Amino acid sequence: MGITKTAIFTDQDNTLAAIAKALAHPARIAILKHLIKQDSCICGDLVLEIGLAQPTISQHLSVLKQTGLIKGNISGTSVCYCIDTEAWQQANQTFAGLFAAGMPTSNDCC
Amino acid sequence: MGITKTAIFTDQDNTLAAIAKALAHPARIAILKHLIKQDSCICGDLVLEIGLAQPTISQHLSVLKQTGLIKGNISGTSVCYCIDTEAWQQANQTFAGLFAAGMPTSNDCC
DNA sequence: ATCTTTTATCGTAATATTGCAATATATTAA
DNA sequence: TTAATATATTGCAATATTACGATAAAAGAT
Repeated sequence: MGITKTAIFTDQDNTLAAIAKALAHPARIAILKHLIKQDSCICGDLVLEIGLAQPTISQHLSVLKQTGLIKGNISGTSVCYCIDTEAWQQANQTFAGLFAAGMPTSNDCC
Repeated sequence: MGITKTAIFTDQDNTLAAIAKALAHPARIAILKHLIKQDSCICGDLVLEIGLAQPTISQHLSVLKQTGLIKGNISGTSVCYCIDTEAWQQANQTFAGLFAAGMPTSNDCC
């Protein structure tokens, strides 16, 4: 049906999946990396940096913003985006927790 | 267009996004967690454990398998799935690298 | 006020994802 | 062989995502 049955799953699993979903597009990865690299914030440079149209970049920024991974401050006619370090750290811990759990003794199947 | 312009992005960004995509559904998170928890491998227990139909679970398993995060061994009539620890560790490192890069000094935007 | 610049939103087309019933396939049991 | 069990595949419907042209909105410059 194209719709996820979120009610069936735990909040933890839903939030983890939501963060993963935000990271599940190379353009958004590229945006995040660029924001990290520049440290200071950027706006429409991303349109030039990445080869996508302005509305498309804006849409990707919107996804990242809604997930909470980035923040945007209006400064003049442009908007200055940057990593939300608090959310970033939380996301890091969430993923680290999942991966750490899957590092036990066993190697091959059965 | 619903189609991602993978050619525009780096291989690293594409693979990171691909792994994130595999993790971008709570059912797949739940499956991975269950595989981790049970350590030993499982098959159709997931259908009972998670509240989704058998074809749906099979499809999610297929996604995880194609991404390489899990392996499946046929044993009798059933298939025994488990984490692919090598791919798992690699995925861990990939994500850890991304998150570590975003942990610099600056906090708020601009 | 008008023009320019920058970003967001709307509308739309193409494709992808999610979910399941029905069915196919494969292996074991009787 | 036939029946039972377990998983995969097919087909389909509903929804989501990706991408962009056109346009709106908002702030600064002339």
